[in-house]
Amino acid sequence: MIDRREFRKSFDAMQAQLARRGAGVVADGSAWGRARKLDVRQRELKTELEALQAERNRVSKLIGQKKAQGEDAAAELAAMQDVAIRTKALDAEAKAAEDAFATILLEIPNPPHASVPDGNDENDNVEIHCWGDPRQDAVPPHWEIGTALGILDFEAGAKLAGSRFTVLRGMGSRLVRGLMQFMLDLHVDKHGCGEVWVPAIVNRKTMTGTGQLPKFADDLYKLEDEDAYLIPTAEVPVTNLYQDTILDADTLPIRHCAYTPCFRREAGSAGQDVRGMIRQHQFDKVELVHLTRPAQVLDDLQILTGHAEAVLQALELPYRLIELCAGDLGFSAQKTFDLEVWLPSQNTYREISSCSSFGQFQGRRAGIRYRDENGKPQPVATLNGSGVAIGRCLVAILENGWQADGSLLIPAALQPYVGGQSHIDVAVC
RNA sequence: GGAAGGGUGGCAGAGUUGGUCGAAUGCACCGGUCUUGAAAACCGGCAAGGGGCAACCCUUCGUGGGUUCGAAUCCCACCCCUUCCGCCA
Repeated sequence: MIDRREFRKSFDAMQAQLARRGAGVVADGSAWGRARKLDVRQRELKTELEALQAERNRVSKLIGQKKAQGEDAAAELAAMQDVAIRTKALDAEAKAAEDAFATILLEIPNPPHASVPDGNDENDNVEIHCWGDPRQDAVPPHWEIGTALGILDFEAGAKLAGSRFTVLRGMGSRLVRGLMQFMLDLHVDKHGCGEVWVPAIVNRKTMTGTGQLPKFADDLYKLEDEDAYLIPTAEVPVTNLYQDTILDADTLPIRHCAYTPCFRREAGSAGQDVRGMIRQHQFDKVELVHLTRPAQVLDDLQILTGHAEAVLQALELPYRLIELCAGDLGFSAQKTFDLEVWLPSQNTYREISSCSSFGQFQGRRAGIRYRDENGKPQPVATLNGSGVAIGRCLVAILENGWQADGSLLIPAALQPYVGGQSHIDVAVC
């Protein structure tokens, strides 16, 4: 969430930054467009209420003193009865105004960082660099490769749960298990991340802390009998590990990695990537989460992105790194680099990791703070990125490791994690 | 799910005949004295959020209601934690 004080003091500057996401973001009817009026209203009522409360407190104290000394306080008592009634009414009004403002604040996206390139959508994203040699020969789509090898079973997934669910068999399952282990080991042993294992169900407050709620409820699976949700990414529980806490500055930066399953309703993506396992309702991911000092956040974004890149390099998967333009940025993000892995069947790069800085946006929402040099609590800066999405990584391994005879080469770095096997042969049956 | 106990500042922990309690005390932390330096000891400071140039004011003792001129303290509901019982991977 944006900073209230900055909102008032630097309204125009903030609006200019927000507008880079698209004109609609600061339009009259938008959250931003309505926020200013609500803020003024809320402060007016609060000022009025506080004056009344001050009067009430003053006289109440006096009544207490008089009574303690055995004096008569009937006059004060009578006068205060009316004040009490007015205070109660005003309090309700002020609270409603504050709630309205607070709610609207939660729906205003993070202003892009000044360094983010201009642009309207994904077509305006900027390529930073490429890595590896993308194979150019004809390769079948991963669902054909996987089905032929007998390791992907889309029919079983559909039977059990519906579309966008997949069953993995044999080496398919083992590859996923191996990938998870491989990625975690890399981040823990080589990158110094602290591994955590967290709940895949979280409450509303936690979902709000990182920005999924209130605005994106439609993307989430909600439990029917409880005010709880299935996580769409480990970012949610891992970042919120520190919600409502004040961290000692010398504990920063904090770097975590975590494996979790992820659940997304994929509302609004009907027709996209319906075949295969690019876009699933349930998928697995190893996530990287950093908490750091705000001044350091861009340096940490480089580090975090580097950790994600290391995964693809170790697996010898060609990819490119792009920076999202202002118009393509996610709601909570201030600056984002995407890693896109090469998928030869589509002759294109597809997102496999998204690494973002959130500035203090999430820290402010979730109440994650640290004490600065002056001992004053400040919201921490947060970052996260996939390191990396396991399902899509499996897709990339299938397509990039496919051999013309139908067999599959397993990346050398992964082989120790799948029982030393170097390839998967065509199913003979 | 049932029973009992409990949720207070960064942490620990007082405070339940309602009233100078935003809250004793200890630890941690910051500044100072002392010391060659450090430790110890001693002195001082130290909750968060909001409003105001400031003096100062308001809010917050799990959450939300209620009673009252006034609630950390009384009443109601809910949430969470601990222990015991039940159930269970």
